[in-house]
Amino acid sequence: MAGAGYLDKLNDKQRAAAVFGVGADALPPPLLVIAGAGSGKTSTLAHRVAHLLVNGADPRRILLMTFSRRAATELTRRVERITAQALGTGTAAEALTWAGTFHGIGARILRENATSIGLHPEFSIHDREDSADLMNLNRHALGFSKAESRFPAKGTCLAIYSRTVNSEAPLADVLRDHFPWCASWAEELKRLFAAYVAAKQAQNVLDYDDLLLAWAQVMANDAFAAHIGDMWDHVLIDEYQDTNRLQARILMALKPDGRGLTVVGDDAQSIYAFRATTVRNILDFPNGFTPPADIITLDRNYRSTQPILAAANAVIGQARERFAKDLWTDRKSADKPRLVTVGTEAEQARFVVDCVLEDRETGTRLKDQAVLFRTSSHAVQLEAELTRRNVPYVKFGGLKFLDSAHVKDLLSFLRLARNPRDRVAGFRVLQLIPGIGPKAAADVLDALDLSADPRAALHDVAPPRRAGADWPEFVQAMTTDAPWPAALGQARAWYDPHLDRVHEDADARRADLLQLEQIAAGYASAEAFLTDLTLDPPDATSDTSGVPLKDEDYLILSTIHSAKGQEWKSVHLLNAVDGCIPSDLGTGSTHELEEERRLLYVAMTRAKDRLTLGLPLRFYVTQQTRNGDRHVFAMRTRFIPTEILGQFDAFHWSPQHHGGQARPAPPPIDVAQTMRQMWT
DNA sequence: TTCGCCGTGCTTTTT
DNA sequence: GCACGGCGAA
Repeated sequence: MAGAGYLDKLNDKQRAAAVFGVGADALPPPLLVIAGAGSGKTSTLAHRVAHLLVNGADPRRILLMTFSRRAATELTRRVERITAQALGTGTAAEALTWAGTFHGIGARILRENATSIGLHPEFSIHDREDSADLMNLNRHALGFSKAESRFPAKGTCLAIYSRTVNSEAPLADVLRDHFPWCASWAEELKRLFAAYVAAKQAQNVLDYDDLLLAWAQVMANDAFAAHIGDMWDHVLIDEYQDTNRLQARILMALKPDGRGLTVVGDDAQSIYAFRATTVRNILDFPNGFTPPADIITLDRNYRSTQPILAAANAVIGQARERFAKDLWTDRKSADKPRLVTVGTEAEQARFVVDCVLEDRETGTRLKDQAVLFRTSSHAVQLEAELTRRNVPYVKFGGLKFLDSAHVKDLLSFLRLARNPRDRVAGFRVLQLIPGIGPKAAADVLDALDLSADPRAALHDVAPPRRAGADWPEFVQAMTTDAPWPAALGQARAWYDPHLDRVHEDADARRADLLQLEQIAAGYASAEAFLTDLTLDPPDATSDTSGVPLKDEDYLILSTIHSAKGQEWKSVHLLNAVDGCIPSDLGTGSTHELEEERRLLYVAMTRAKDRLTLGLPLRFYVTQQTRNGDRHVFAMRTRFIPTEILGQFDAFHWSPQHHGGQARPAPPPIDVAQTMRQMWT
């Protein structure tokens, strides 16, 4: 490996993974890299790509698929750095044009080949909420919303549909295994899904699942598969443990003999089964080929101290099935992870903020600290405490920018202008106009549907009776073609008066829309903007409107799911109690329970130097009268049984004793007697 | 037909 | 604490 000094920083196994099969005349045989938490996975993958480039691979013929676009960007950046160092030029990685998520790459393939596979090239992409809304329109149309016994809600219908599609399982099996309370509706659901699919097709709309489903379906055609597969020499997939059946099928159709194929992942970190991902993909990968794919296991952890890793290993060591490795490290430390009981969630919030500020005093920036939780709502008390004490933070996961009504309104306007058959967008936008309700909106959309050129037909549609002067204004805004990104400004101008009418806090929302306009300016077309925003929405919210400036220091709050692939010096985990982790919704089957265990493992292995688990003893019951005092007592999470308690430093914290150090109790006083004495 | 008010029921994780 | 459906008034 002369002249390959850039590989010197890797350990033996990492280097073996980076160079495997590279440089021979033929493409490398298939490779599976099992990369434990903190084992330098991204670095290894980046080095492999760089090594391919250094050895003459064409960057435009490399396909990189990652779990999120954030991961794709990070990977590309690192490849860039390594090749720049190796070749003395900085250009090789810029041509890595095929880096993204499965969904993003799928959208691109489908759009580029739209006409030859029977899709409209300007199809819109529906996000989850849009899809649920379309599901709901059909649910109403079929009369299911009025059934005597309750029909599943729109979100549940979509979840059932999505799971059925992504797992490639029969509907009956999905209902039995994951939605038993809906099993009696199998026939109705089937009809609903048929109507939903027909509606999507009539409206030139694809949902998230379609991006994979349509891709997988066209790949079943050998000629088409060969045509697409031939676009790339090397295909590298990250986080392979979190892919589903459809994705595996696409991959196998891309590279049937496995040549040029590398997949990387860690079965111990598989946490997306609710999205129909299956750990079987990674486990069965080697035997999908003859001869079987090679496996390289990275088991040295560079991230965490030994006591943190020992505790995490003890947690995952209790798992039913274990396939891989025990991670090891030589990062010594005397500090065990802390397991801190506190009275209530409110006290936990005070304790965590105390710790965070203490860590900052001793030189750990807020940005190097994170607070993780199972469910977005677990953080509400902490958010209140942070706001009260003026600690800036950014929250990942949970509600998103894109989900807010005003953003959806504006984007729907843009979508409708581009694709007037999109009924979800149409319903939303039309009903913003005073005097237009569901009936008038449906009439307008029906009229447009009949026309060959629906947008032009807007001029001819009979104005809804009560819409008044707002109607011509709407038609004018909808049919004027402004160049991008001026079109967004125009849409905003139309929306502005409606914003004031509909929302109390119009000013805060207006700021959001201006921010959206900033983002839009970076895109070449409305189509690129809308696609990107749907597939890769900005995923953070914070206490201040908009994301804080880059150089500001702020604390990270994140769901465990969104924390995947990240690391911080100090990590605090909220609510390490049964009912939160595992979520009481996730204890139904062994499968689900095991995934909750891996979730705790993922959370713990994010920490480099310090790990603190919070354990509130009392939870106030919601849904009770104001000032009610009903509460439940919580138990330590079952994933930390007494046998492994020794891996933690367990103590109690209460607001009276700072940092857990007890102070002497104050002297007893009989206040009642004192008060009585006031009147004697 | 629209719109606003009120009662009920449910409430993870995300591309 | 919030969304959705039902119901009654304009």
